[in-house]
Amino acid sequence: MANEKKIDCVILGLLSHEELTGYEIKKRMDKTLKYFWGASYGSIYPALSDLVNCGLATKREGTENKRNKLIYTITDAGRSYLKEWLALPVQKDELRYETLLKLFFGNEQNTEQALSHIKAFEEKIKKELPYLLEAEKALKDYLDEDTAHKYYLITVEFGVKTYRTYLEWCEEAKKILTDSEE
Amino acid sequence: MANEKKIDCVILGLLSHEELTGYEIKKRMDKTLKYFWGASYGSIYPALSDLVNCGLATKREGTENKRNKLIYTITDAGRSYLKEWLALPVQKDELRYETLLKLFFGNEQNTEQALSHIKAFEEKIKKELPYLLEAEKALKDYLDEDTAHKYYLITVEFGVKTYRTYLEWCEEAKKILTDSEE
DNA sequence: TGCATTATATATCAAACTGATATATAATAA
DNA sequence: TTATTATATATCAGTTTGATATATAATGCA
Repeated sequence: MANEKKIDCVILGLLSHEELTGYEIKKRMDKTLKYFWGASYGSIYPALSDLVNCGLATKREGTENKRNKLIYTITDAGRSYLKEWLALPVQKDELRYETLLKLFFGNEQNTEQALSHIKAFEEKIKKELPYLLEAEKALKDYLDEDTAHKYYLITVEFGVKTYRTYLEWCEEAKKILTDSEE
Repeated sequence: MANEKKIDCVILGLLSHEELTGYEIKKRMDKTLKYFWGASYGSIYPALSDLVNCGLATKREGTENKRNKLIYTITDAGRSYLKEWLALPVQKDELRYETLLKLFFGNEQNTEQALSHIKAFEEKIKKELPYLLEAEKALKDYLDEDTAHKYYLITVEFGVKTYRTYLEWCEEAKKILTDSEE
């Protein structure tokens, strides 16, 4: 396991808190991590097999019912591996916004089209922001319940602050386009 | 060319302004688009071949010197394809920040480590912000020279605004961690 | 009670992309 | 003269996405 695959580290990070199935890992990620780190089943399930093969996690079958439920648990080696990765410097922070890409080539389309891309972006942000604010409130209310909460709060604050800035930018961007229209 | 590959659209967007070699496309992207859309040679060169095969671009050899320089030009079909893509709604805007990922799992490391990830992020942003401010000034000064400039300005403004917010967030994040230290 | 839908759950795969590497020449700096 | 940097194309293993297939359990509703 010298390959330093990000998906392995994410999964180990989630397993460090509680044992989970692949399906639950995907759900946890879609709920909280998706704002800064996404993952698909196509990466999660093979990674879980790799983790077990390398001794960083163990697999056992769930017994509650007959369903094919496979529960994964982190091992001591897995915890060590996670800690080592956390200590390494960050390799890459990447933004991949198709909205900005289409706006960059705005001169090849008409102003209305560019404006509609900005508006769609604005609506998406306005729709997601309440969830971040809700999470922010919950974490602030129960900050002392768990030492992990302040770390979650830091990432949520990132989302709240950037999303508010995005909305300000939308206003400015629309203004730049409509002012030059006259 | 029904596959709707992003790299094809980016290249056509750049070629819509001027004819370029693969190397020049990579340089243009690293200079201006990298803040919201990256690309590697491993995607650029195969995409250029595909574009020629599909009649969306033409290829000719540069004659200035003996070097193996291949210059690509957009065709009318290429312009149509680009315009069609620009008219389609945005599929995905994605953030992938390893810094936030490591901070999210901050409870598994010590506070000093988490703080050092924030500081490294802060330094990287502080180093890049001047380039954005420079671009912002240049575009504002020559906004009327080219109708494309206002679109470039919009994307630069996004960078300037978000980067300033990032720096505010760094202060807040450090405060959350140090306040809980006492 | 029956039927449809949604949630749970695992698994695979083609297509896309990255990061690294290989190769070679031209221009510039020491 | 030599070393380094810039120009330029090309390929490939490894990683990830997005879609799809499959199957059962739970829930809603008529």
